Parts: sequence; C-alpha cells; structure tokens
Amino acid sequence: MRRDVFQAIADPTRREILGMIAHKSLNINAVTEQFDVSRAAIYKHMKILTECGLLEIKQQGRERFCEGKFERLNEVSDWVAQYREFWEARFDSLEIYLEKLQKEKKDGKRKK
Amino acid sequence: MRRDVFQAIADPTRREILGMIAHKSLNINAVTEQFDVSRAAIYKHMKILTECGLLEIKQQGRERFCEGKFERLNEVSDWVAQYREFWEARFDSLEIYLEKLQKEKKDGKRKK
DNA sequence: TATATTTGCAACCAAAAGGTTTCATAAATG
DNA sequence: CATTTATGAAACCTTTTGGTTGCAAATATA
Repeated sequence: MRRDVFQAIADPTRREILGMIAHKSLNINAVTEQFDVSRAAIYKHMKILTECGLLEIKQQGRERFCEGKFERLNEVSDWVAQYREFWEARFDSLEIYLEKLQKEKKDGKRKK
Repeated sequence: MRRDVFQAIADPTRREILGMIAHKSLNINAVTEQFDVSRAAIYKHMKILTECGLLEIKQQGRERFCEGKFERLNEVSDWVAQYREFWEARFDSLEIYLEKLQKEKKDGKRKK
C-alpha cells in the first residue's frame, strides 16, 4: 500500500483532522466526536497520518493524544514551489504575503 | 466522484504528467510513451487533471496538446501555508529561499 | 472487585480507483 | 478512396479505500 504525504492529505477528513489537532492535541474520542463516522474509521485515518509522519500519538493513561507533525508537509510545499513561477502574479506578491504572515504572528502573540 | 486538486495530485503518475508538460505541451501519445501503462490509462489521468483545472487540452488537427495550468495549485499552497508556522525553521528562511528562486530564474533567462 | 471508558484491531462490505482490451470516429496520407 | 494515426470512450476486471460492527485488552472508577 502506498503511503506518502500526497496520498495522506488527499482525503478531506484527514485534512480536517490535521486542522483540529494543529493547535491542541486531542484524544481519539475527542476527534471522533467532530465527525459523523465511527471511531474505527477515524482511527484508520489517524493510522495513515501516523504512518506517513504527519501525526504522532502519545499515550497518557488509557487515552492517546494526537499531535500534528507538520514538517513532512515540506514535501508538498517543495513540489508546489517548483510550479510557482507558472502562476507568476502570486509568486511576485509572495514577499508581501510573507510580511503579512509575520505581522499576524506577532499580533497573535500580543493578544495572549 | 470527488474531483479536487488534492485528490488529483495524490497520484504519482499524475504528478509526473504535470512535470512533463510544465515546460512544453505534448500530445497524448507523446506523454503515454514515457510510461509503461496503456494510452487509455494515461488518458484517464489526463481527464481527471482536466476536470480539476490543472491541465488544458488544445486540439490541433487530429492531435490534442496538453498544457499545464498550475494556478489551481494555489489551493494546495494555501492549505500548506497555514501550517508553515509549525515547521518554523523553514518559515524563517523563506525569504532567503525566495531570493534564491528569483536569482535562479534570472540565470535561467540569461542562459537562453 | 465489578463496571465504565478508551482504545486496537480483525472481519467484512460497497464503492472508487487504476488498469486493460476493444471498438468507433476524425484527420492526415499514400 | 483506402489506410494509417491520434484520440474518445465503453465494458470489464482487480485492488485499494473508506466505512461498518463486534470483540478483546488495558486503564480508570464506583
């Protein structure tokens, strides 16, 4: 069975899971509650995410907390980047976009 | 059937196809020659790429030339970008990376 | 200790994905 | 006009995917 990052993020449920645990690690039941599929289905998605390094599971008592590991997304980022020159406009404004992101980051920290 | 960019680029053959036609549009047979699957299989991949806007087919006589349309990759780019802060190191060096890219672009033009 | 909670995983299923062969059609060529 | 070339697409097949139910094991808790 193929198990790479591109395949992992192809499924919308898996992308949602990553979104949910990005800022706060959750146990498997907590994640399951957000969807209307069974725990087993969610568990399988998590296994796939784990197998390709996008998620890490840490046991704590009888619970398992899921934590996002986003480093591996650089594979996707790199792949997309090689085509960035083909949608030039966006490419040219990336520096501005970057500055905006940095600013937002600072503002976020201030609020906390 | 689901037909979004994430699903489209999940298949390695489809990613290869995009790579092949990025710089030079090719007809369907020319693309097929690069793989060891049937023309029909490649045609199906191309149909998927077309349906989600990553590829455009232009008829010219009895041939159809395939041309990459990479704008839609910004959907992927945006999705990944929201997690960039989680692999901080890369984020911090993005400006440098950008400069490098711009430089390479200029060098490329010079060579031609 | 008996019970409830949280999880791992097997067994099973329907639909989707990726592939094939085959045939039809349209355009270019001898 | 007959033939070759390039393609579109149907019919069919196998494997993968995403989902289910059910049960066992481990860890809290009453």
